[in-house]
Amino acid sequence: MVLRLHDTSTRTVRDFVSIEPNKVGMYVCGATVQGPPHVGHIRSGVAFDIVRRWMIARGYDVTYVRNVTDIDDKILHNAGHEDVPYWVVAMRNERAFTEAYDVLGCLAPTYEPRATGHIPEMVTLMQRLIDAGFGYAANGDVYFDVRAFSEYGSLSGQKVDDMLAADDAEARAKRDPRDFAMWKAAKDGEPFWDTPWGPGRPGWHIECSAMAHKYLGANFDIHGGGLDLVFPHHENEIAQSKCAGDGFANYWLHNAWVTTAGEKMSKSLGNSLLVSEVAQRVRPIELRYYLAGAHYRSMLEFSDEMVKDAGQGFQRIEGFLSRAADALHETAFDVDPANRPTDFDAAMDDDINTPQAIAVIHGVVREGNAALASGDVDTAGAKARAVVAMLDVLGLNPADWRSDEQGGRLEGAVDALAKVVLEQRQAARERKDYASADAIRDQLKSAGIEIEDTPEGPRWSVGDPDGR
RNA sequence: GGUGGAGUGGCCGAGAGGCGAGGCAGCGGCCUGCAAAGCCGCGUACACGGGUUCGAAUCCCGUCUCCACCUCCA
Repeated sequence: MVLRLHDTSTRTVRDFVSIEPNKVGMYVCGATVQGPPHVGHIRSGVAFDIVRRWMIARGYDVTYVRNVTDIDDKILHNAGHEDVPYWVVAMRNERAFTEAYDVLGCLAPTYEPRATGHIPEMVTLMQRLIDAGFGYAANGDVYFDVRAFSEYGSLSGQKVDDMLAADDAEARAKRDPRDFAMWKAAKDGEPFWDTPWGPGRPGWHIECSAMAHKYLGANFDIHGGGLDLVFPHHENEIAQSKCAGDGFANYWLHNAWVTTAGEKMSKSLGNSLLVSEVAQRVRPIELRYYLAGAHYRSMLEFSDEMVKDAGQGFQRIEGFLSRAADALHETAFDVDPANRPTDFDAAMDDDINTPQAIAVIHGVVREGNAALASGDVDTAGAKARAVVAMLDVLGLNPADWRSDEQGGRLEGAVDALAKVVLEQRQAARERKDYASADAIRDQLKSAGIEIEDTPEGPRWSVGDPDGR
């Protein structure tokens, strides 16, 4: 089986061949930290986290670079608005992003470079481009000469002549309105770094070219990001890097966006969709499950309700694992890749088809539940191990999301309490006092503890308290 | 104006010329003191109009609708 990935530059699904055997270099455009992350941002984080995990599962040693753009127009604007230095805004939002990635179970990047930490690399790159005739300085700005690069537009399928001319009045010094700024001259009061062309700050695109080169070399395997970055950002990265002589990325992966009411989620939609807010209303693991439930290149409609509905499906998986663990007197199942069904691997190899992969999981869960129902504990255990191996690839292994130490102790205390109450209920049931037994069950339910009677006795789990 | 994507059963969402993904919700059955959970069964869906084909949700032509990028955007 070969891993196949959709490559935006060819608009086809291609066999993946790494530059070096068993090694993958991957650069993903991370956050421009001008505000806190919403669900759309985190979808990208989760999507590429899953790509990365699958690469690892396939035996690759993955170097995963995700940048932080910590200076840009909006950061400056927001900082000015608050009357604080730009880095106050940048750092605050960077932390919010880190928190969001963490809450959603994304592995930490191998390297997470910030734009402002790589000014010398950018200056070197721009100098090379100017020397090679692809860039020019004008009034302290440094522009890329789009006409000098014949392949410009190849990633996005745009032709320079067909593009809408930029109507910004600042285009005064450009040779062509479509030329883009690699470096911007400092305006009054703005932070700046000294360069051969005067004091200024990075444009948006140069940082990624410079940092990808630094951490992954001139030619690397995968470049990822949101679909909305294809043009101009990635197009411009290609122009800069290729004209500087780099091979740059071999595969371009782009995730589609999250929509609300059919429209692209964006910063103007208010706060209700911030990851920090949503995580208060839905379980993060269920949000991740929901995000994995759609293919990464499909648009995904988002609402709390939809996540909660999907959460029911995830609870079905969790319920099976929990019951299987009880039946086998184990607390959790170890992850062993050897237990992954080939169907699952095939789905993941097919351009990371997570919805199909999840369908495989549900199929195995059903078999496991059937085994459990018929008392075939060995089969149930085998199915549970398969499920855990698959969930691990998706970053959805419940064992990894266990509550912290305090939560664990709390659970122990609740367990002891629940046992006492359930003993009373059992006693009531034995004397056929069902009214009392049901009252106990109802009370626990309204406290958020759900009771199931099984052949092995009652078991409890934490559900949603009342009014759901 | 240019470029690209999408319209699938009550909902979400895969698939992509013939064997009805999966989940949620719903209905029936088994199980249960009753439930819950689980298992079994139940859905003949692919925007519209033509066409190609033995056969189309999947291919072709046309139409409609929606979304996005070309300016900051995951």
